[in-house]
Amino acid sequence: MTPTTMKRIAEELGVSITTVSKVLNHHADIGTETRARVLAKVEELGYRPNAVARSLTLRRTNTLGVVIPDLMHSFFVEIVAGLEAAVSARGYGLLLCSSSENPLKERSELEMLRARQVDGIVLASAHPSNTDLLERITATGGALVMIDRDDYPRLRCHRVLTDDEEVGRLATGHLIDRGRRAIAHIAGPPIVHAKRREAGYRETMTTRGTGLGPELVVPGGFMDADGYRAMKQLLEAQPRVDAVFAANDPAAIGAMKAIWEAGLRIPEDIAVVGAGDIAHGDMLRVPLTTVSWSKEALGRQAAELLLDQIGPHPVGPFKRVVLPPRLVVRSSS
Amino acid sequence: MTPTTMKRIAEELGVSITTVSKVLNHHADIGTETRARVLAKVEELGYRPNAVARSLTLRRTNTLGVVIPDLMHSFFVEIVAGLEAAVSARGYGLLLCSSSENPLKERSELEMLRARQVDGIVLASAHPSNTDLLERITATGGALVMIDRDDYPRLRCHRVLTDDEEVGRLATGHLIDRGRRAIAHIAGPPIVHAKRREAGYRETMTTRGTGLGPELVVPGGFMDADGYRAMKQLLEAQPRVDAVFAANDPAAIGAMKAIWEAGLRIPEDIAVVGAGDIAHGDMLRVPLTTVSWSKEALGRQAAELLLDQIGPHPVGPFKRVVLPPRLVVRSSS
DNA sequence: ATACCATCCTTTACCGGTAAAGTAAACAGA
DNA sequence: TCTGTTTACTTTACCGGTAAAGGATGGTAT
Repeated sequence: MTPTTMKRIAEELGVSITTVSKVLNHHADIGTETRARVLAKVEELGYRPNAVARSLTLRRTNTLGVVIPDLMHSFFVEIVAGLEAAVSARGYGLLLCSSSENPLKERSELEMLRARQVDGIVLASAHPSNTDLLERITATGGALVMIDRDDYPRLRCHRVLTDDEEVGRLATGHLIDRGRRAIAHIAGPPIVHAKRREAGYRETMTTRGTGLGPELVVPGGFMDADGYRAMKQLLEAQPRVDAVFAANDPAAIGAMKAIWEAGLRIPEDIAVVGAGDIAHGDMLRVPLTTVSWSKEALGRQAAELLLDQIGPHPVGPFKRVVLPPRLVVRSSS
Repeated sequence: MTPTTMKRIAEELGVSITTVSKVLNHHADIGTETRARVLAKVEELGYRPNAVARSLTLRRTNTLGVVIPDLMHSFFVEIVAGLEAAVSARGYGLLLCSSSENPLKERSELEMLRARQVDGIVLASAHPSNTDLLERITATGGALVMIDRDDYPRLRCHRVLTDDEEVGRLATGHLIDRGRRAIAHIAGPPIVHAKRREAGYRETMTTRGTGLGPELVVPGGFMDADGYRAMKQLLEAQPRVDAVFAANDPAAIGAMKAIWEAGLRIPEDIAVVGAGDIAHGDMLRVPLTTVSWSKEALGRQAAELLLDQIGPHPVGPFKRVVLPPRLVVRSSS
């Protein structure tokens, strides 16, 4: 019932606990015979080191915390998959939290991760309201990587993200190239990268498009339901828009639903472009045109930056890795 | 830099560490004034308990381990989301591992979770090859819930799953009702629940259908690529099948790809039915008919069974929660 | 006056490991 | 022969908490 400890091994062999510890940690000052006896006993009793005790003395848990806003959104899940692969290969575990787009839950998850002494945190923040806490975390030496987010400019941490203005430009430019005139934008939540996509949209509409109509930008969000609601609103406007760029793919999918419910066709009546390149976006009823950047790379880079910072060698300055976005044209535009 | 500890608080106030501990744990034998002074100091120094140290003495980590075969498969991710919601509300954290359908990685993840002293493990096993380890885990008092799996019948653990034979019956029966004759099955990997889906298929074909042709059941798997490969093989057969029941939705999607590549139409030429009700299955190019059972309930039930078993009150016998499957008819059939 | 009790806090031990310092024995060099 | 130096361990202290047992103090019952 009680698991085997080093104490037990030491007692059964009549050696000290330290001796056992040294054998297991490959210290040089143990005799060949003793080493063999210890290893045999370890095998016999099926001893496994207690990672909690280890963490307490070594002051590292070999665990990273991840906080993402939405577990149902494949974008983040794919990032987590990239993280998991990179991290588990190096013996690290992943403590996964979902903030459900709720800043309060995000805060409590971050506190929880700190209490658990995770070696580092990967955060895709839902809302820029936890600056104080994040600053406290980094100030006390906590390693942090912000992914896909660029709020908190003063924060001393690594960042892995894409060029969101370019995302907006690519999507909007593409719709203009396709001859669309009344191009609406379903805006995201009030976080910097959503605003940048909107800025890219506005810039392109002004410089290359038909300019900005008064009702062309509607508040939306990052979730399915947000896009649906925003599209409903857009469909009431006259004259009708002939294209929409949604802040991300789930919102674009919600918009598609609303368009079909209104009896309109995609892309004939209204073209739709998203962002993020969600899983199975190519298998949708109308395959979704989107702007894509590598989620696998995002996860992997985040893991590497974090593990470097944690590791024995001092880190250089905080890095800002920008992944290039590219347009993925499918049938919805 | 160094985080505040109870020791520091005790020293600054001139009381013992135990006094501080008692205040924080709401013990009764502390005077009102002392209690107030401690709480004030806790506030002032921003003290947060070290969960690792706590875990060591209390012998519980407030952490559950989850091992799923595939992070890219929304089926499991939705279960994890259900788990996360149920578990984080009760102060538990989730250590997430992906076995990538690889029994060896599964084994090492399980060992890792055990070393980390997680209070319980939720496992969707990739392959029934780690029985010995799982038995050792349960034998030493480890709490375990198997989800969506029913291998290892002797294992003393809870199970939350669906009636997989019924899944096979529903899918196959539906295709028969639609007048299909040559109904093929893309089988899953060699785990019990995949075999049961196949058994349900075979049973229904024999009792209600046209019987079993020789080449109607092809080996496949649970992933996109498996379904694609299997369907390619099926398409070579003459006369051509007019329907396919794939072991799960990703395989069904892979099959759809192969069908379209062959220049055939769904459902006119070949009807397709999956199982699992993947996210956005209703938004596919041809919305996928599938068999569905609640993933949210699966995750929640697993969490509850585990937390009950961990909790202070003794558990009853190991439970086997069966979630009823239901047919979701969409356009692919 | 004495025993008994409640209140409030401290001492000590422990969880399962690791690291630094200490020591005993064997051996080498001068 | 005496002083180093290795080699192969052990002792001690510590990580940051919790729990059980142990006082000191003052009040109450007899």
